[in-house]
Amino acid sequence: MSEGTFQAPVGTHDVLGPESRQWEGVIATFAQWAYRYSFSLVISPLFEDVGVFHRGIGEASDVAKKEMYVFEDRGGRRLALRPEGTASVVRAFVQHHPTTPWRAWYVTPAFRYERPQAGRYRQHHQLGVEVLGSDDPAIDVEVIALAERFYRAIGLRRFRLHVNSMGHAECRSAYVEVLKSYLARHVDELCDEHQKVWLANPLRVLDCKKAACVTVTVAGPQLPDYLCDACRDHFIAVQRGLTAIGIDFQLAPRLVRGFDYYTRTTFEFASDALDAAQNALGGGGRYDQLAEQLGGEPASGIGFGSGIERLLLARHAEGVDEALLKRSVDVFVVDTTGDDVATPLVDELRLRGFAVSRSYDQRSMKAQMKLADRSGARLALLVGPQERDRGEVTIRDLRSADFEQTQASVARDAVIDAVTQRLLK
RNA sequence: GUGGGCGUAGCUCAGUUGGUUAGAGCGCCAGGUUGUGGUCCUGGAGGCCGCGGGUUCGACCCCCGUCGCUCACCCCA
Repeated sequence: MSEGTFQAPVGTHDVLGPESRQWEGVIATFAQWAYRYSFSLVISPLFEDVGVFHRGIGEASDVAKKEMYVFEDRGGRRLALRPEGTASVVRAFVQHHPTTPWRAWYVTPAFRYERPQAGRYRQHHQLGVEVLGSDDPAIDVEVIALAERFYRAIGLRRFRLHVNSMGHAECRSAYVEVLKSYLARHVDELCDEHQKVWLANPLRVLDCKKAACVTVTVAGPQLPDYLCDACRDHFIAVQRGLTAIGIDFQLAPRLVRGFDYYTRTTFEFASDALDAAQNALGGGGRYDQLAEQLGGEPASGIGFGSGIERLLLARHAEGVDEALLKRSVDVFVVDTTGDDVATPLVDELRLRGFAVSRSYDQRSMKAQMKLADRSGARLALLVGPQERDRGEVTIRDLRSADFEQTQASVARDAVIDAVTQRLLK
């Protein structure tokens, strides 16, 4: 780029109209579904003490180790931009002690320092929910259901739900021991990378997509077989609940998610319309230790998060009709009087609830009509010297071919009624 | 962090073996209509060919560097 101009930093992007219309649609739809499920909006800071994320998502995770935006402020505080939504929300829960079960939804940017790629950014945007203070499996079912209903509401169809249970700390560590000794016997069959690092985090091997690792882990011990009675009952209850409300799912015994805080239920929605590298629409799970890790009283929690850019990619890949989301107004006011009669007319229409656009800079009638057409307006209101002198406004239906029949003049005082009538037809 | 591809008008892209005034389509503006859009016709505006250096009589084109975009690995949203 030439000197003296700026552009958005690497891995970030501006979203302008008309594309931003889709963002409005996705976020509004999510807000509506969150409302139906009785969630309330939580807004928390974009940056936190770095410890919130270190303790929250686990020191060992890639995100905490090398992807966080960490900085020191003028007061010497060590802060980090949020790399994901959950840890901040749980920190807010611990700080304010709201009555439980606490149900919160959010929409937020998230920051990760990594090389950008298709559907992957340094600043991306997530929306999601969290429920804290109850381990009732009915809540697991609701959180998963909300995600599923929401995806359908924005037009997605080609996705699958994978569900697993990681157990609580004790049954999981028992399983990890079994897994370790199993892997120890099959080290040389793993992929190159995991031959070296399997011991540090054996669960990650389950997540490996390489054929070698898949072959080994499929044949090995499966996490759900090692659950304690309580965790198994919980997992069965979640499955029953999903079935009861008609949500299809597949058991995925090797599904382990990236952050260390997950316990018991974990789930992921995978798009069949996207390449495997970025097919995760969203996911989440239960985190029954996280509140404690952040210094609060023990409180179980569960949530899910979804990347907005990912959802839009998937929607595009599925060919969801984006034309429906094209921005358009109800009325376009054309004023050729030179006296600016448009300003009060437009104001009056807007006060009555219509979406209204107009032109500026004294353009010709022809130019103004072109703008009216492109605005997508249903009606054009024309005021020229003639209408002004007679105290009238000409109403024209821009969507009808034969304007001779539909174009008519009405008294200025009767404009609102006439517009209302035409738009209701 | 590692590797591949690509940077020419607001957008999508052409640009001959290196040759003098850099093109198209779309979009934008104006006119064809003395007050009427969507089609059509005509005209116009808009480019330090990402940036810096080098080779050459001459560089959008070749070489080096740099920045940016993009794709893949890793990991994830």
